[in-house]
Amino acid sequence: MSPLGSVFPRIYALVRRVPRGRVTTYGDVARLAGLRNGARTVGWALHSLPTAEAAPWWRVIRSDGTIALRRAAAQQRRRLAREGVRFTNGKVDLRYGWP
DNA sequence: CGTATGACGAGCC
DNA sequence: AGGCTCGCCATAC
Repeated sequence: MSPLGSVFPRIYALVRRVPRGRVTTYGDVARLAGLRNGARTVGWALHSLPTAEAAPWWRVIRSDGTIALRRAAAQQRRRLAREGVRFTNGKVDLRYGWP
C-alpha cells in the first residue's frame, strides 16, 4: 500500500537515486519503497518503464548479483561495464552495492 | 471483483 | 553449486 500515489512512480524515483557505477537489488528497492516483500513488483515496474531512459533500470540486479533480464541481459551488462561495474564469472561484485 | 503475470527471493533438496 | 518450489504483491484484464 502506498499512502500517496501509486507505487511505480516511487520505485522510479528510488532507482533514479542509484549513482553511476553502483547497483542495487530488486528487494532493496522494494523495501525502500515501503514494500516488505515486493521484489517482484519492482521487476514489474521496471519492465513497464514508459521510456528506456526514464530511470537507470540497468543498475538494478538480483540479490545474488546476477542479471534478471532474459532477452537483453547482454545489453545490461554492457551498460554496467561502461560505468565501471565489474563482473566476476557472471555475477556483479556486490561491493558495488548501493547504499 | 477474481485470476493471471512477472526483470524476485529465500529455503530446501 | 545449481535447480525447484512456494510465497509475495502491485497491476493488467
